[in-house]
Amino acid sequence: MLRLSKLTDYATVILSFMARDNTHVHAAMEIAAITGIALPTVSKILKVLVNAKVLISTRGAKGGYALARAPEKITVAEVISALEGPIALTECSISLQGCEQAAGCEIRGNWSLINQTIHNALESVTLADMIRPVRSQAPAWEKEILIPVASLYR
Amino acid sequence: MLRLSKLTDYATVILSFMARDNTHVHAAMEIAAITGIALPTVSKILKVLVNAKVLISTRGAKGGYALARAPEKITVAEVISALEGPIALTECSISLQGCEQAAGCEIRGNWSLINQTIHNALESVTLADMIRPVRSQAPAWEKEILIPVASLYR
DNA sequence: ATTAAATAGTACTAGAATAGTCCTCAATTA
DNA sequence: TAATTGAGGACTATTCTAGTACTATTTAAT
Ligand code: FES
Ligand code: FES
Repeated sequence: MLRLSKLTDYATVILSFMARDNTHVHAAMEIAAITGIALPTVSKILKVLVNAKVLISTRGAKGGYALARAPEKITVAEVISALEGPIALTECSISLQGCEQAAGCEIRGNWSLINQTIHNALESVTLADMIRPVRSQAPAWEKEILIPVASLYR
Repeated sequence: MLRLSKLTDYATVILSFMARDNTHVHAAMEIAAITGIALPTVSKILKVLVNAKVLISTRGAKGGYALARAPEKITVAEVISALEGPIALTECSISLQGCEQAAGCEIRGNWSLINQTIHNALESVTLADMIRPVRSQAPAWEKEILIPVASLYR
C-alpha cells in the first residue's frame, strides 16, 4: 500500500499543531489532550523527533517541546525519515547486502531514480505548507506536475 | 522506511525479466529458476499479477505467463498497486473511517496532494523504462525535477 | 533542601501484517 | 488418458508495528 506508519501520521498531526502555536513550549500531556492521541504514544513520538533534531525539549517543571526551526524549514521528508528511517523503496536502495540479484541487476539504478524523485517531492513540502489550507480545485493541477523520472529517458 | 514490500520488489524483478524476453510464454518454474526466487513465491506473485491484468496466463501443458501489454504500457504504479493495494500514504487517503481527526483536520488535503504527486511519478515510469540501463551521470538531474507540490502553494 | 513537574531512555507485550509454503482442483496438450 | 501447468485458497511462521510501563534525570517552585 506504500503507506506511512501510523506513528508517522500522528507525528504530522502533532507537528502541525505545534507549528500553528509556535509561541511557547508544549508539554507532552497538553499535546496528548489536544490531539486525542494517548500520552505514552505521544511521548514516544516526541522523543524520536527530538533525536532527529526536529524538536527541542526542555526538561523539568514548565518544560516541554518546541520546534527546533521555523515551520518553513522543516520538511515532510525529515519527519518521515525520523520515524521510519531513510526513505528507500527497495532494500537495495539502502544496502546491497541481502539482495541476491545485486550482481547483474539492471533495474536497481532505475529504482534509485524513482526513489530520488519521491524524496524530492517530500522534501519540497514543509510544515508551513501542511498547515496551509488546501486550495480548492487546484487549477490546472494535472499540468502543473512535471512527469519527473521518465524525462530522463525519453 | 516508506518501503515497498519484498513481494513487490520480486514482482519488478520478474516482470523485467519477462519484458526482456517477451517472445514466448514463461512457466512459473522457469521464472523461479532464472530469478532465484522460490517457486511457491513466484507462483503467488504471478497469480496476483494475472488478477491485476498485468499478465495473461495460459493453462495446461506448454502453458505459462506473458505480459498482457507491451512493456511501454505497463506502469510501475500498476505493479505496486497490484501487490499492495492502492497507493496511499495515509489511512485517510483511502477512507476517512478510522481517523479520529477527520472532522477538523487541516492536513488531510495536503497529504492527498503529496500522494497524487508520488502516484504521478510512479505512473510515469513503465516496465520499458525499468529495463533500460541507467544513464550514467544523468545531466542536470537536480534541475530536471520540478518541485512538484509546493508550487501549488507558493 | 525538598517536592513536584516534566523529559530521557529503555524494555516489554500484544497484535497485525508479511512472507512463504502447501494442497487440491481445473485446463490444456500430446 | 496421462502429463503438465496454472487457479485458488488455506495455513504457518516470522517480522514489524503500536502501544504501554518503568526508572532515571533535570529543572522550577516553595
Ligand atoms: S539490486 Fe536488488 S533487486 Fe536489483
Ligand atoms: S483526516 Fe486523518 S490525519 Fe487528518
